[in-house]
Amino acid sequence: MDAFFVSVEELFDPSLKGKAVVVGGQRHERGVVSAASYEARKFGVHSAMPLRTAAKLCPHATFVDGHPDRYRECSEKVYRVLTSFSPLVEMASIDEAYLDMTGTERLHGRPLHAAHSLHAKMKADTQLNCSIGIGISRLIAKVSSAKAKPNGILWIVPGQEANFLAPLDIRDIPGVGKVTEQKLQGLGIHKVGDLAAFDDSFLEQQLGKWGLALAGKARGEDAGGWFDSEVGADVAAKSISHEHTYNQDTADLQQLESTLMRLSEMVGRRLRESGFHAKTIALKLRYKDFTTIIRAHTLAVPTQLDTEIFEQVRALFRRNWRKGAEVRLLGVHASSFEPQADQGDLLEDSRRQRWQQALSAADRLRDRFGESSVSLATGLKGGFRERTHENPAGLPGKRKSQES
DNA sequence: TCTGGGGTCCTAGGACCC
DNA sequence: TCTGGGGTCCTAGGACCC
Repeated sequence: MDAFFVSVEELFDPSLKGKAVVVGGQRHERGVVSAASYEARKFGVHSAMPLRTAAKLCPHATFVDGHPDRYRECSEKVYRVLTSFSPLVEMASIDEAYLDMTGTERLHGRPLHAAHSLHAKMKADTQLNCSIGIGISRLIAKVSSAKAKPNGILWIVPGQEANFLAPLDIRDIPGVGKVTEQKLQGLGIHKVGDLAAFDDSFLEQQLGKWGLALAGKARGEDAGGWFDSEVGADVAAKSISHEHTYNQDTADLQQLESTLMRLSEMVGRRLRESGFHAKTIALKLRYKDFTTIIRAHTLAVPTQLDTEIFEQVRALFRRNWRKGAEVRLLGVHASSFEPQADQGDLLEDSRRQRWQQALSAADRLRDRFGESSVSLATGLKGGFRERTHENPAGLPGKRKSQES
């Protein structure tokens, strides 16, 4: 999709159309640009740029907060349009997808013809512009769709892959970022075509596994890892995390721990929703000067309980935080998902089960009355703090009426 | 300029096991 | 006395993507 977040915001507020628009937050806020309108891009604004920088480059821009729910909703509409063209659709992100059109020729005609129909139906059904790249692999489709922007269609005729890629900047290859670009430029490689002058083993020696894949890509080959898999095969998530950057750095222990509680609750909730139990819990801590550490702990028994996540993450925090040092960001990360194992400890199992019930009830309350309607006591700034300290593994009531 | 939030994958070292 | 080889699991950090 073209300038997806901006285009969605324009649907909700048509007065934004044609203006320089920056999505991601207000001009003075801590944060970065999520998306910029083509008008704003003319002034050098691009995604991932600090909002304050964008405000300096483009003072007349309209700054808009992001609305993830709106984007998800539109993304679902997009998905429905796509599935009407092929059963093999793979959403690569909220605004990007791959379609395997193999075998749809009788229904939709030749690739270019199918692309035009899809482009028109997308506009008609969602009022949003998209760009389409057509090729024999994900790599070619992705790179050509980028070159087709905005609002265009580009077909790379089979056999022409290497010729298409050769004149492009190395940075146009997905996976080549700032660091790899620098390394390659140090070797005198600027264009994709320059890669051909080096043999595979040299690139592997310079860049490891990735160098080898890169050599293949330069020739238009799209082998290795994710690109090999079938389009539409959906893969289970491998981690769930939430993090928070403060508007103002803080060294206030109570504030820090209540943030950890809130993040633990968010992670726990998503684990329960997806049915995962996480074995590894990690804390992410970023100081004022941006130095960032990650500290992890692996549990004997995987969990999906807010209380257990919080207990681990708080222990990691207390062990690793340089006391008094101002903190910019905290994060809670869960990974190594496993099916829940039986503990073989009846008392422990029933304690767990009661927590499970209490937390599910809290999840339902939050569905009905909003995210802030229920929270564990440590997550509330101020009150109830003492009780939590006295009884950190405290049991919820046994009564069935927890929801009231 | 002062740097979000949610992810994936890779590398490297160390503990531990046979 | 001067220390193999293969494997798994865990931790930490970093590049990269949208």
